[in-house]
Amino acid sequence: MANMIKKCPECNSINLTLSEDKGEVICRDCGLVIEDKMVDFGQEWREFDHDQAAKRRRTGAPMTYTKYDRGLGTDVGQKGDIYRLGVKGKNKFFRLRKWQYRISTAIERNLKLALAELKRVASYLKLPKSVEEESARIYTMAVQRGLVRGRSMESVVAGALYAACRRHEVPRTLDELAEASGIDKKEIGRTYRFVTRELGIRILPSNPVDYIPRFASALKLSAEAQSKAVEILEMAQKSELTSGRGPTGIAAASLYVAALINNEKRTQREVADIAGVTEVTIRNRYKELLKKLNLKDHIKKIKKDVE
DNA sequence: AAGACGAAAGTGGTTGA
DNA sequence: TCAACAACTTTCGTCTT
Repeated sequence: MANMIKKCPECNSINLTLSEDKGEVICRDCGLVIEDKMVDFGQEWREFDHDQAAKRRRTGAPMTYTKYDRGLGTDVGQKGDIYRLGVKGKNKFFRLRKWQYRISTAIERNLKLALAELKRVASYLKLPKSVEEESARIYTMAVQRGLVRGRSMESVVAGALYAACRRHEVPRTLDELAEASGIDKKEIGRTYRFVTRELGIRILPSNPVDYIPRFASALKLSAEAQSKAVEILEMAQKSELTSGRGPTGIAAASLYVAALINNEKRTQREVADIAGVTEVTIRNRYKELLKKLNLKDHIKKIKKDVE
């Protein structure tokens, strides 16, 4: 009862739907999957000076059975997150000091640090709560299975975040993760594969469509161009142009074409930078799109109309 | 001068013997 | 375990606007 979710943390929509088989709550507006019964690891950090919370913590495991939302504002903006970071940094020493008396196992110490790092990176990437929690869960499992041994804590955190993003269909590229966490891209990829394999986490290949909205807004494209891009992308998928190709490249090419058609031209370089691929890749995808989808005539017609 | 295009060589990851 | 392979990148020269 207490952990009913009323609003989508991503877009604040109340248009949520429950998928019975998976036990998931899904936002119908933005497609975000908000898992129910998700443990909020963040919460204990926020309550460190409450006597009750402290008592709970002493029971051992970092899992809290605190309620999901408990006035935890879904409206807390990004600024708020940054502000909290500062406070957290300062208070970290206090807490660690205090807890030295109480916490004995290495696992728990590791978790405290790792979850703080995780929270930092997640807020830097503006990830929705549900993803942050999922990655916290993944990381916790990884620690408990001793998968962190021989790897840096930060890289496992980054790997867990990457996996959580993929599962929740809000993919970030490895480059973005690398930038946010300061870990080498290859290293993240390695630990990501390792952790997901060891934990048996099933990851669907990421869908290029999931990248469109983010890239489009980064490019300041209109909503029309964005939906045009999705349209193009779906056509491409039907023509089996997308299998085996990097999803970001396809998303980028679709956006590029859509921008052309909508007379909102962006250079290949602009799109390439945003999508984290090279112009060459965009060109290759773009060429395939034109050939297979007979968009060429379409574009020519548009050009004539402009003249 | 800037963007678009394409060829050629190099890189890292996957696959199959 | 290693070699072949596909996708992607880097680099560079040429063409177009």
